[in-house]
Amino acid sequence: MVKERNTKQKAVILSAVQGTKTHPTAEQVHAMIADEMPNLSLGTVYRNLNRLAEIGKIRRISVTNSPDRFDGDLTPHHHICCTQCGRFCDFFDMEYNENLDRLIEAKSKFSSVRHETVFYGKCEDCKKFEMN
Amino acid sequence: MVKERNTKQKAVILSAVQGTKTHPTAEQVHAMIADEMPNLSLGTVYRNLNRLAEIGKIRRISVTNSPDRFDGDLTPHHHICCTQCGRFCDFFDMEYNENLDRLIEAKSKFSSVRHETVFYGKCEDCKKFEMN
DNA sequence: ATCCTTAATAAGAATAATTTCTATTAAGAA
DNA sequence: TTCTTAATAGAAATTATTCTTATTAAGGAT
Repeated sequence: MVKERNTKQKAVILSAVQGTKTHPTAEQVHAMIADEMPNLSLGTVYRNLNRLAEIGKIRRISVTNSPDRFDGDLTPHHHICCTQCGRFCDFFDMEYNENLDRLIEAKSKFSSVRHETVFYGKCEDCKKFEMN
Repeated sequence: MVKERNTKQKAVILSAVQGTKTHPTAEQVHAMIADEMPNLSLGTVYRNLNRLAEIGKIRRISVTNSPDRFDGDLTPHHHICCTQCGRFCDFFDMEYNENLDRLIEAKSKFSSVRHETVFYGKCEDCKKFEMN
């Protein structure tokens, strides 16, 4: 019994996400693949990104004032987003605290807990242009 | 010179958000006020929620697979969301770590840093119904 | 108290983000 | 090679949010 098929589309989408550090949106993933697979549909990109995120092969990151972003880097790290320009970066200089997840599981009635932390602030460039 | 006007709409929207612990979406805030102010427009709800969040009178929370939610409770606390049913709860039993923001500021070139952590897991009810 | 300026509104159109629908294609088991 | 059906392309539909425009009303000035 077949459960999940290995389509070319899925493979290409996965490697596109894994091959960049730009945290692309679905739209951007679609654009990245346009040359290689010109009639890949955006719906297929969304469907596969959703599935890949569900099975944990990529991460999905929900950000205020931005479409969801996807990250092929599964090593524990954080993200920081500029509230002015939307610039979105990795932040590796701090650990992902898995203990928090265990703590939540112990204190709440939720299981399989993980967390997503997004830092928001003003980036260097935007600071320069600020007035008042 | 007038900078910001105190409209009835703004007051009602603010107190609606402050008066609930349900973390309503804009749509839900609009519905909550429907009786009191039947021709309050959804656009006005969005505009005011955005403004109130900007000036820090309420919090905006971006969640995967959900429209943005708003929280009138400014005391430091976290949120946890069920990945199956979307149930969204407060989690108070752990501090908001402001040191993280200061650490990010020190290690990155971002300023005015804050962060939003959302925990995702499977809630008690959804656990019961899980198969396989 | 009335006038005046313009910020904020209602209503709806427009846009953006994402999902759903349907006929067709192609994985991969038999 | 055949067969079943998961996955696709393409487009329509839906959801979330912002924008547009004529109108209203907040609140400072007269």
